[in-house]
Amino acid sequence: MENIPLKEKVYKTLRYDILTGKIPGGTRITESSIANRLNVSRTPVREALQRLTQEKLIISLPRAGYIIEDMSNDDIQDLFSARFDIEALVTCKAAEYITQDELEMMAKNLEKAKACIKANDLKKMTSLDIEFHSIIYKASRSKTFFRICKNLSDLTMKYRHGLNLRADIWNVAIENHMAIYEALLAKDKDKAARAVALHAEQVKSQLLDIMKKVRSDSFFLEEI
Amino acid sequence: MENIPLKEKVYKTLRYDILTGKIPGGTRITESSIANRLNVSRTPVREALQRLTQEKLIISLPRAGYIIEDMSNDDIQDLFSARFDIEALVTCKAAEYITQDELEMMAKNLEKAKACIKANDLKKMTSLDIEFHSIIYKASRSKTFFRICKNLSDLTMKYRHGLNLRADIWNVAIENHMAIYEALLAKDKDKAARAVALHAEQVKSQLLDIMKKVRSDSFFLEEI
DNA sequence: ACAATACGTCTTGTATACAAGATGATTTTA
DNA sequence: TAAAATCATCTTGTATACAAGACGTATTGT
Repeated sequence: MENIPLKEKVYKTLRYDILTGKIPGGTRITESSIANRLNVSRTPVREALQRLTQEKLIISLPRAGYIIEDMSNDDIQDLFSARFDIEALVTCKAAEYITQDELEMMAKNLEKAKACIKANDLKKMTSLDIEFHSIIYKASRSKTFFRICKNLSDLTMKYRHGLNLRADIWNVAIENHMAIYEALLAKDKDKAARAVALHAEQVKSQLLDIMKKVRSDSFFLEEI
Repeated sequence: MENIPLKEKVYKTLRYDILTGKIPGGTRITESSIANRLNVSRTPVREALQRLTQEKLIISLPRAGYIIEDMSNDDIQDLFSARFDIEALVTCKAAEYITQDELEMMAKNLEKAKACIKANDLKKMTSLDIEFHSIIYKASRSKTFFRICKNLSDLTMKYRHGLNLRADIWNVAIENHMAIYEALLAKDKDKAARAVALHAEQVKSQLLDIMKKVRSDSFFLEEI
């Protein structure tokens, strides 16, 4: 517990807070504010912030602090498109190399997810979703793709907050995951690519929905 | 000139030295050694090293220094495969959005490259190569893909040293680039994908050649 | 009243001192 | 002699002090 470097703890704390939206996009933060909040010196905070800057989770304003990255709708769509384009590729590769063990892990993951939805335990769904996709990344047997997919998966996570606690969204996602699983079980690359593309379409349209909603919300606010 | 932060200078210096092989893979470095060499304190060096660590150019050994990343042959092949898989995708996108201006830039780039080969001025070829591919990345109109491709391009650069001053290699590359250019000019996605795949094949086989060569070289050294 | 300048404050940038883990050689002990 | 423990040293990890740039505000001069 105490053997983990502080910079690592700060990094993980901050990263979690940003990814979950606990610190909302657009918020301005300073090294000292974080250092005080976490009771450490500025040094480990600086290193964590620099890392987050490189991961595109925050933006550094030279000599003027940092702000939490808040992408434009266009950039968010670009991010999701790129993620799923690459995932389609990776899933095809996975179809080639995936083992029985990994397929079983996917099956178990899907069972757990279904159970969670039935029990309305939606908080666990995000990590199950991440796990599902990670199995595929790993099955592609490419370190490079694994690294890229992980990064894109993290970034997209940050822009799906409105979605993460809605049962209807997860029902669709699980259906998509089932289709991907079945394609991989059949080692059918084309089917896998189509299943991922379908998943992408659904996620993107859900995204457009919440974007419209957020926009009308803020429009409403401006009128007050 | 003096307005650039030291950490930036250190980062760029180190990155250049690593990418060009001036500091060979496997070399062990410490914060102090770099700080002394560049006459700065450890602080900006730390930040540069951390950035390079995240870019996978160096590896951090906790409380024991750093070593310059030196990938295994398998990992290098994985890196190149992933790069070209993604470039094929990006080039298809570029075929959709590329402008006349950008096509002209590519044409000029190819002319310059041919002239350099004729004049045996091979040192300029690397930057022309980077420029050629960058035009395509930009023409894909995706910030995400641009970022990913730039990173992969940097990493691959590090493992092509043996290739960068050989005229025969560049002749093949230019031919490949011509084919890609023509596909983009014709806005033909399939042709573009095939051209990139061909480029990938050629680069990978050249790579295998120097890998074998390096291996027999080191075998030779062991026998001394 | 308005513009320019000076100043105060907030922020990061950089240097440095000290803490603490890791490693390897040396010494001690069986 | 061999194994274990100790210690010296090298390295990063962390805190802190001070430098310097940026920005806004007040003040001063016209």
